[in-house]
Amino acid sequence: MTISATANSDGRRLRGDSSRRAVMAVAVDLASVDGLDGLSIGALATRTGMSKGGVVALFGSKEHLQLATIDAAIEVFHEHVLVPALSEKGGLARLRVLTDSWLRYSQSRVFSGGCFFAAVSAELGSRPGTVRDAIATAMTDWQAFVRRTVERALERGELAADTDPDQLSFEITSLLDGANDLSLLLGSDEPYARARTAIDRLLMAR
Amino acid sequence: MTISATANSDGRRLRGDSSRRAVMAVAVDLASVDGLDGLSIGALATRTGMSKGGVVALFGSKEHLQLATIDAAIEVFHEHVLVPALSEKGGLARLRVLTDSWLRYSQSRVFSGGCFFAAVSAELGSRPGTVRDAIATAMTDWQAFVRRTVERALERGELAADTDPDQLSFEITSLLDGANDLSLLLGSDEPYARARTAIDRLLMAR
DNA sequence: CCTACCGATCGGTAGG
DNA sequence: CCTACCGATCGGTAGG
Repeated sequence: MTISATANSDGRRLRGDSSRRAVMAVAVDLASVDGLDGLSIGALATRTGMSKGGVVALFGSKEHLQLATIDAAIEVFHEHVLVPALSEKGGLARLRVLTDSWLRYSQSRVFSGGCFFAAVSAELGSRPGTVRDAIATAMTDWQAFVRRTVERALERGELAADTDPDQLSFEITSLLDGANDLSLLLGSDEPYARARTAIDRLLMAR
Repeated sequence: MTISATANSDGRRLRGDSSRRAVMAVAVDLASVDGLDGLSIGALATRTGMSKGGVVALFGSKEHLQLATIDAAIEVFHEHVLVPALSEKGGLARLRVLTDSWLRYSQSRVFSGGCFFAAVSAELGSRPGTVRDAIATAMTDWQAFVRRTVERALERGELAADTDPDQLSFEITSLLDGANDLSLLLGSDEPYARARTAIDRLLMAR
């Protein structure tokens, strides 16, 4: 992506890419609050100082805009949650960094509406379409990453041998999402402490 | 409500109330899929065979329609989840009926979009306004009901004496919501079995 | 409860 | 990337 962007010598593709990035930064934040359906081309244009036609020219259609927004959110999520975990080489230690990073990512409101994927998966979870499929894939990938991280700790003997990776990863992601949702609704940080307590117990008393 | 509805002898209020109920039944189901913002007056009119003006006449404004829809969803929730639990007089037994009823309520798709409150609280959780406040109140009430049910089992010595009711009720509702959300996204019933397993362990191994 | 209508905003196109 | 425009739909009002 960076290569093709810099390959063009007249600077047009380069400018297009930087516009895209600027618009995407606003789009992911708007969508975390108003949803991917609530993300309107006109509102996005106003917020970025562009014309509506300009936004359409960049993305082609609302559906393409929605898919691009999901991709941009995945990048942010990777940076804030997966990268810190992957830099920890231990087994159980990596799992702890992973859940800590997720809670920090949600609690610090990297996106105004809390976790982007919690917001849009609840919005589109029960509707058909390409956009919903893209979200489902992202969520499946995330769930699989947590499970593999659990398995890694398990292989190193740092979790009880009878641990079911699918079961434990379901419980962990439920507690993370529960903290995110409740915190947004109550405007309180307390749910994050509850999630930490619960996850600590899950990873310790086994 | 029933009294004032039957008090009018010319039948107009009576008819108005029955129209309201018919519209509400469609509204709660639509909103569970498309959200309370996605619930449009025009679409609701088409789906109920009424004119748009007729729907407006019944509810006054979109905000009033949204608030009425929340009230109607609360009634359905009470009937499917709270009533079965309250008919069980035991402590821990009531808590088990409560979580079982919730999982059945979500899994059987009483609402097409799964749990109504999971859908709309994620939609409006990070936005200000009267409608969001009504949802927050409903969710606080539900959380408090779970906590009181936990306390009841605790008073009867059916849970470990060092149990923190706030902590345990947070973990239970997170697992319930996690099952609802993941089931909708994956189109699978497996998350419900995972939630049952996790809650069984929480209520047993103490 | 209806029809008829209002201004605003939606996603998208044409042409440059 | 822009302006100018399209038909459709939005929430809501008027008048009955």
